[in-house]
Amino acid sequence: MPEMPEVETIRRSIAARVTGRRIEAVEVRRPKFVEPHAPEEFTDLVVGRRIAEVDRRGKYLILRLAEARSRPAGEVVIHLKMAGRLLVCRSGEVLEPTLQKHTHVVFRLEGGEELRHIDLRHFGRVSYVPGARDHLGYAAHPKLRGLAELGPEPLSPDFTVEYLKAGLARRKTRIKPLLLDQSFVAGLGNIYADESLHRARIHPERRANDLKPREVQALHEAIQTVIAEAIAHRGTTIATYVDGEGKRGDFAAMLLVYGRGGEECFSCGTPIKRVILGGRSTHFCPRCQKLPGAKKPAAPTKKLARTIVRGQQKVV
DNA sequence: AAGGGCCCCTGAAAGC
DNA sequence: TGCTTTCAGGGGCCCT
Repeated sequence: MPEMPEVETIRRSIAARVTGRRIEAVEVRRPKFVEPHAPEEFTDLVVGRRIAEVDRRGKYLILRLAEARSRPAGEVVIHLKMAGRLLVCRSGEVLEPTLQKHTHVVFRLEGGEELRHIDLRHFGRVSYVPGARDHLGYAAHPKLRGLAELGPEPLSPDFTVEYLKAGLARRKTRIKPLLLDQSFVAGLGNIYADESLHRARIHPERRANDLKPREVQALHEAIQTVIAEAIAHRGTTIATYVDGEGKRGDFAAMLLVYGRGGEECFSCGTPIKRVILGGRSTHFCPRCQKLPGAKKPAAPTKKLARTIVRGQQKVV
């Protein structure tokens, strides 16, 4: 479910509530989630320790555990995958039955609150890694290889136009699946990949090494803009996403193509196309995002008579 | 080395 | 109405 803007929103929403708190108890209700550790093992590693910081890399959320006497630093790394939530609750608070049923790991904190990992689809993971920011540690953990190999954060200084240009030049795969590759850029998921390509006016099936310098520039800007705006709007809630306090995100109202198959493009009125690429649903405007060499799609049947205001874009 | 297919799960929505 | 099918925002693994 959550992509980088949603995970960042969750991070911000829980940081003030859990930073500096001691973990008094841990309840692992489904052992699978903390593998390869056994539940008792995981609990022993974490209980009694203080959360020094809540961090994020890509779609991974990281609870940094403070170093203490006889206990080296360590990290609890959480991946929410498609349907996961992290909720701060009052101790003992009873949620709706579906959420109760799929609550898998509970961290009981000093002060009477709990951090709960909830996942309706059981795809997520809660991992323990010794050390801090230790890429070798991540690489050695069977569930965290992806974290060890993560590409640059889209809003970090590392993610330059030059990086993108050089990376694209080396790949001949289609651009959309490449944007979902977390070792290439960290944090983009299906929604923001489609939205970025639309804003950059690039067809999702274009070959990466085929993009013109101007297009690479536009894509770089689009990725940064979309991600920054999505964070500003506290993420995209389509069905179930909520932050650490149960609040929905507002960015769904700003989506230009994602989930709009068959509806009119806000720029030109052409119906948005929905296709499957690399096994993922992909949305684009066949007129605004042309494939070179392809026939021009038919002009929209009717001119847009009204002014459409959508997010920050205003199109006549 | 890189790309495609399949799989992990459950619930909601669409289809019949 | 109710049963069945399809689909979902992620990503790891295996195969070619």
